[in-house]
Amino acid sequence: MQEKVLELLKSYQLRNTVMRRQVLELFLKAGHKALSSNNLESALEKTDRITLYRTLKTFEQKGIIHQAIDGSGVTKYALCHDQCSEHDHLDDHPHFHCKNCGKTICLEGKIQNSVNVPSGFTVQQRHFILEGTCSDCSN
Amino acid sequence: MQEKVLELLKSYQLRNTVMRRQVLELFLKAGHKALSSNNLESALEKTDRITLYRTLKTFEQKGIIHQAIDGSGVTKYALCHDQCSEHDHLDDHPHFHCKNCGKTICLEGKIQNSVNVPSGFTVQQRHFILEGTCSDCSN
DNA sequence: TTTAATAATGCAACAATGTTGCAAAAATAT
DNA sequence: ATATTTTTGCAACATTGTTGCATTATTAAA
Repeated sequence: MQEKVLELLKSYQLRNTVMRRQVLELFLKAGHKALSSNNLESALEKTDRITLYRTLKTFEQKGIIHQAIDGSGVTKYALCHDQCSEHDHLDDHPHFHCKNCGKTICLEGKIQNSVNVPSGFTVQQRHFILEGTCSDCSN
Repeated sequence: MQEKVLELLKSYQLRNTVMRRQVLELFLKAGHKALSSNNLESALEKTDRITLYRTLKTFEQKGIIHQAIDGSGVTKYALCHDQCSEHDHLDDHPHFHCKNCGKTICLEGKIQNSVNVPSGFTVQQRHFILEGTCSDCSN
């Protein structure tokens, strides 16, 4: 895990700092689960909110993490499992948001639906959010 | 317009107050466009943020307006054109969000896509967001 | 390996959005 | 006209997020 973190930072030409290592490790651990700034803050040893926000923004720009839009109003991020770059985020998968525990996870598969937009409108990105109850909460 | 407003308030058993009349009128004018608390505040003569938030919550609960999830992080509402009630919001249409001007509108048609969720997961609601450029901004 | 250049951090200060409790005011019912 | 019930408006607070700037840490160069 530690090595993967260092590897990633290097490959994205990012300086090896305490915050970045910790945040990246948390994302690797989280897998398909999306994490909010607040989630991360609780899990971090070293916590400066501002630095954390900047770290997230940097990772997003580099294409390491992507925003998982879940309709909750809080910004959450998850690891990019697709081939994202600094120029393009290709995380074209649905997100599931549990109304009970608030958890958000990336689902498998691409968003398929095509919707008719009025003339003059151009679509650049699509988000598909499923809201309901996750397996942890349905027992 | 004024009469429609009074009619609506009456039919939903809501007291006829200045704030409610004004907010409802703005929604009627807006049509398929979603309005944020901030949008409304600017357009209102009488503005108390807290009362406005409560008004929106009341309207939403009654099924007069619904949240238009657009991934922007700010809560926006639009008139329910579907048959919504106090118990069910049936606004199962996609929303378009313009990245340029921030405008959000309700699109026609139902969300069709069905996504496979992991076992144990239950889906209650779905949101489809299209992001891009609206006709006003593409000229 | 010490220094220089560059980038990242951490603090203060601020802004936007949203919520709760409670007394005063307004709207409806009697 | 009055009593009852709702709604309002204020103060106070919480959360999420941003910017500027001096200090500190990281990497590159001598």
